[in-house]
Amino acid sequence: MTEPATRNERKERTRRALLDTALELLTDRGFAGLSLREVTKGAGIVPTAFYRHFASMDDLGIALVEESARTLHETLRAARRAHAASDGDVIPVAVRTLTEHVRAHEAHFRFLARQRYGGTDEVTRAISVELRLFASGLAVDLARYDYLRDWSNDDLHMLAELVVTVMLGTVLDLLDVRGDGEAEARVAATAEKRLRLIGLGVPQWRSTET
Amino acid sequence: MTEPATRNERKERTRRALLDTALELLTDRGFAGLSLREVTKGAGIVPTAFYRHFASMDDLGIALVEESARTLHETLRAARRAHAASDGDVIPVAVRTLTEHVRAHEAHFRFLARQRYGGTDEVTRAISVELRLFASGLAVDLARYDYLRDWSNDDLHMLAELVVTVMLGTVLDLLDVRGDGEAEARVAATAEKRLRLIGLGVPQWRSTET
DNA sequence: TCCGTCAGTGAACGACTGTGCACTCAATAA
DNA sequence: TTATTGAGTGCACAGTCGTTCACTGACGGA
Repeated sequence: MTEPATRNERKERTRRALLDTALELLTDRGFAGLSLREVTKGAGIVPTAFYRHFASMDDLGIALVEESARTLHETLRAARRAHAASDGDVIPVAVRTLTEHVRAHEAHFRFLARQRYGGTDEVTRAISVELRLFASGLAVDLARYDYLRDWSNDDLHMLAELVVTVMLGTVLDLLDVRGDGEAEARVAATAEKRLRLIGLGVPQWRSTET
Repeated sequence: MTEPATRNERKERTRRALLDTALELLTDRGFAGLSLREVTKGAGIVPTAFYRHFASMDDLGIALVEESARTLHETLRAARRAHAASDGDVIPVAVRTLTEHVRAHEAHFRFLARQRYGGTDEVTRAISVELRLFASGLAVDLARYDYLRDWSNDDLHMLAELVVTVMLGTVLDLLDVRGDGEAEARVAATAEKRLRLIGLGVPQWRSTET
């Protein structure tokens, strides 16, 4: 592979190398713990060349958030499709879809879940925005359910954000048991229980203030 | 204040200064982001004297976890007392107790909630242990409720950990709205909704495997 | 009273950090 | 064919970092 290619392609390739190196380093460290110098070293360029691609490390962090958010939305779309094709219980389908996508994009999910609260100001804020956006998307899906037809928007968002938080907790559990199929099954079972418990409360809910 | 005092008292005072400086610096940064040197500077001693009190920064982190965990357990005890004295709905009492204790120990709660996932390996592990312990304590309380009498231990822990996660989310929401009483009331209302929704599912639950 | 303990000092180290600046030289546009 | 652009280079800078070592000097037990 990798003939010279065009100028823009070369630049894009380096940019990717920077992002990939960062994601790789983020396996054992938090975002605040990685330095511009080692990211560039991993990408095979000299430190000062970093600025041809990002204005700062925070800037790179924002790029990672956007990229990870894209993965998140793809996961939601996949879950929608899987649900539509199965006409069974949503919960197992959702958990299975999540598991598969976490395995396929571990770095993205790890980044989001870990830096959600503990990151740099800028990065944490960006993640919080993306997650709220994601929860809104989920809320739209939830609104289609009969039991949720007459819920207020506030309550619907409360539910969606609760589900997102539970899911992100599951993501971290999944990342902790990588390679242990039995443990992974246990994590999935727990995740389903959490969602089922919440789901059982839904029909009992008296929504206020539409 | 502060006559010389005894030798041990002086040492203890410096140790506290180190912990307090760390907690203060943790307001704007993650634990990984603070350095031994600035902690000692804030405490008014020279960097090398740090080692008279802690073997490493991670060691100091562990001390912070233990201290914060103590605050957490005090909060649970206070909630128990408040509940026993009120004979009303648990949820508003629990949320109010939590709010008060968060305000009284912001640094501890911020530390726990932020570093729960995003911290150093050692610190994150220690927090995870303490939170599991805390959830177990909560599970014992929950076991007294009629609806939960015949739940399996597994399911009880699942519920307790779900409640802990929800509460920690609320903690971070509370820390975000410091000083805005109206916003704080909104956060408390949302927290109550989350718990109420989960609580509504409980009587519907069919627990498996005792 | 004397003497050991030990919290705190201060200089020094080697390693690592982000960033400025002048540069090279191949891909591109004219 | 020539001129321009711009990704990547290499050196240098002023800081900060954790940790070492030999030290001081006041407290506290004998």
